[in-house]
Amino acid sequence: MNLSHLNEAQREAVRQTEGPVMILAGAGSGKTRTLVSRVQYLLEEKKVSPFRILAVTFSNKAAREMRERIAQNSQVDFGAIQVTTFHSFCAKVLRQEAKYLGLSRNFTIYDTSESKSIAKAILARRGISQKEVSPFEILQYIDELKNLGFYLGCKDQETLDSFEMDDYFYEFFEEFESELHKSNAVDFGGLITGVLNLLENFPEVLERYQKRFHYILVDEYQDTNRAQFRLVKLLSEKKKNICVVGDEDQSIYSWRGADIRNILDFEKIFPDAKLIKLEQNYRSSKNIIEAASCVIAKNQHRKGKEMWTDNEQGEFIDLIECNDDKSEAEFVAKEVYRLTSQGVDPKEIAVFYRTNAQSRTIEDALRRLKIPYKVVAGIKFYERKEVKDLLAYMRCVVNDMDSLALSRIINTPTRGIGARTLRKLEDEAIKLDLSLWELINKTVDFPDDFKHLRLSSKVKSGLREFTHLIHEAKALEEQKKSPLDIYEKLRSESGYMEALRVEKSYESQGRMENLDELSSAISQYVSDESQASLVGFLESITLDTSGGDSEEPLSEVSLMTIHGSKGLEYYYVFVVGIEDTVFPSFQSMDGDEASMEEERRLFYVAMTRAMKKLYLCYAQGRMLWGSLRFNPPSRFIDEIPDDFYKVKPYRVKKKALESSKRKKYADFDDSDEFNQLNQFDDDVAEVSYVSSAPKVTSKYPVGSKIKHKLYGTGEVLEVDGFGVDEKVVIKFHDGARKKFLVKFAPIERV
DNA sequence: GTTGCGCAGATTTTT
DNA sequence: TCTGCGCAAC
Repeated sequence: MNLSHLNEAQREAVRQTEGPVMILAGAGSGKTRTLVSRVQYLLEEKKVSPFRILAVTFSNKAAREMRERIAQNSQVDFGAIQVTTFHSFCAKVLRQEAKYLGLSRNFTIYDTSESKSIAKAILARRGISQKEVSPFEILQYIDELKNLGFYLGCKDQETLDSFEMDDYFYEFFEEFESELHKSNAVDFGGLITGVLNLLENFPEVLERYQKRFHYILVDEYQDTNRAQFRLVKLLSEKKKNICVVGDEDQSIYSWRGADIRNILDFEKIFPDAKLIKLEQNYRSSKNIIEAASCVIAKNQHRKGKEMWTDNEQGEFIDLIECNDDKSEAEFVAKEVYRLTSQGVDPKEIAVFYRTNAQSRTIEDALRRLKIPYKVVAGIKFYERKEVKDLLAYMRCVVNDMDSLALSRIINTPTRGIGARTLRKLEDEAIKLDLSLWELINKTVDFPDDFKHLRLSSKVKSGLREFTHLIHEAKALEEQKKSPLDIYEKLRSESGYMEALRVEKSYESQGRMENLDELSSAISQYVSDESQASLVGFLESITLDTSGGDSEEPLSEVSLMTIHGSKGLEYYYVFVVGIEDTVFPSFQSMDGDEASMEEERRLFYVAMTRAMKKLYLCYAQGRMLWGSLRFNPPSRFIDEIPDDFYKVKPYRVKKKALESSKRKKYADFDDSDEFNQLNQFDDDVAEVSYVSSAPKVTSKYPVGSKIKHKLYGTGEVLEVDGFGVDEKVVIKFHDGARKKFLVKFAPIERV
């Protein structure tokens, strides 16, 4: 196989297929390219069956990218190769082996908000107010234990030593687990610890998986927690062909359980491990790489890599000093405007901030100049009430032990089953040791046995209708009917749609549209998946928050948190809010060196996203928590040697500013390049940009002909918003008009 | 069962 | 300053 497109270290990383290997891949060092080549090499040169390879990453995004790139470059049928996330992989194993743990294979996966509901229910049952103990604290504790790899019955001594079992919270852990188990449900952390449980306590299961996977690859290794580490270690124990790839300098998720020890101790745990460092950067200019290297060198806890690059020196980093957050945003917008008018494509530009709250001022400024942008953030579509409600219906159909889902929708839309009634039913279920679903069925089938509950006739008929619907849907599911059909049945026959229709409010209109989107999402799933099932759909949406991945890069400026920027790159990068207490955040300024180091890594990640030009902005004063605060420029700025950056004060020239004051700023007013920008009359700028901006924004301009997977062909009548919010109103051939979120709608131009 | 008020809290969020 | 949530009143 030809490896000439790789450098020496990368080639070694590809060829070193046997035994434990740790690849330390610096930012922009061609990591994915190397990994993909490595997989190809295994397939083509080593003639390894795709079935024998397991590649786990952390995010769906990364898994998707790797899968695509392997598919692109591979002649071998790679179909059987497992390239997935830790969580999907574990879900798959857990469904397969569910019986060992007393689960059924259609278990539900609870997301954070559902776990929170469980925690609340536990507190309520114990009569503890949420002020005494916050549900959040409980979840955090539970998460911590699971991140360490603990589960009920765990015998691993190292794990047991790593926390106190007599902790006040431990009882909550046990109760939480039993609650999940009763619901035939597993939370995120439980997916991992569940598999760990299987591997550690059922030798035949361990053997089966050890035999299957001869080559194991772990990407984003710096982000793995202890549980994942142990899992991978166990799986690879037989063949010992484990290859981990990571960068300790980009470890920014320790607060989610990522354990830096996994990297620092790798060689201790695998004494014969090969260590390969990818230190050549192909992404950024010398200036950026050298500046970033100086910053990260301040960290004590690292393996130590020396990044270098053959790229040109490049431009200075600009350090922009602004009066306040408003003018900071204004600077960003104007500079973006300047760049784009020089021909830079907006999609090559990104703005990063430490906290999501900072996006608003930036957005306002960009909107004012009519610059198209998108806020890259966790999509909240599946968190909307109506969507969650319908998902809960589907979950009941799939897993009737999911009492949380059941209680969510038993009275949605209202069927006269209020909180009191529900409480009564729940208590009775506990008394008879039945699931809520079983109990409800009994009350319907044998009303005489439940006279003591004094259920009203309204309640009884409500329950009857409800159980009837769920039973029918279950029957469809058993007949392997399409998830889409089941969804449509649930949504109409539950009365949910009708309830929204009679509401006739602006809001209910939007909700109905969202339910249309949900059906689009399902039809998308059905057409993508060869073995579509309701369980599969539900799993895919709880484990993949990224929403539709159909977005081709549009001509938009990207706005995101620095955490969100990991793994991405842009020609032009603006990092805003570089002030002490904002970045580094005040929580990490309490003297705890470890968290300060993590903030520094975060800063390092931000810097190394930039290819050509990096702007660091800070404001002298900033609206924070309701009042104007004055914070000093970030300490991280001091860590960049002077020769890499230029300080450029940005001052807004106010018309009212009298000439004496102007004189004061004469040095930059007349000399620096922002002066020219400030000469822009805002009005002129807006007008001239309006005409050109919308064109690049929409993939579906007004009047274009489209085809929708569900509704057939139609014509775009209106376009509203852009980016993730972009909506189109479409008139279909049958005359129907519908509004869609472009991001989700399965439409294409014809 | 819904609405509305008052108060506390306010990083980051791959799954 | 803003938001989200719990609780109280309709």
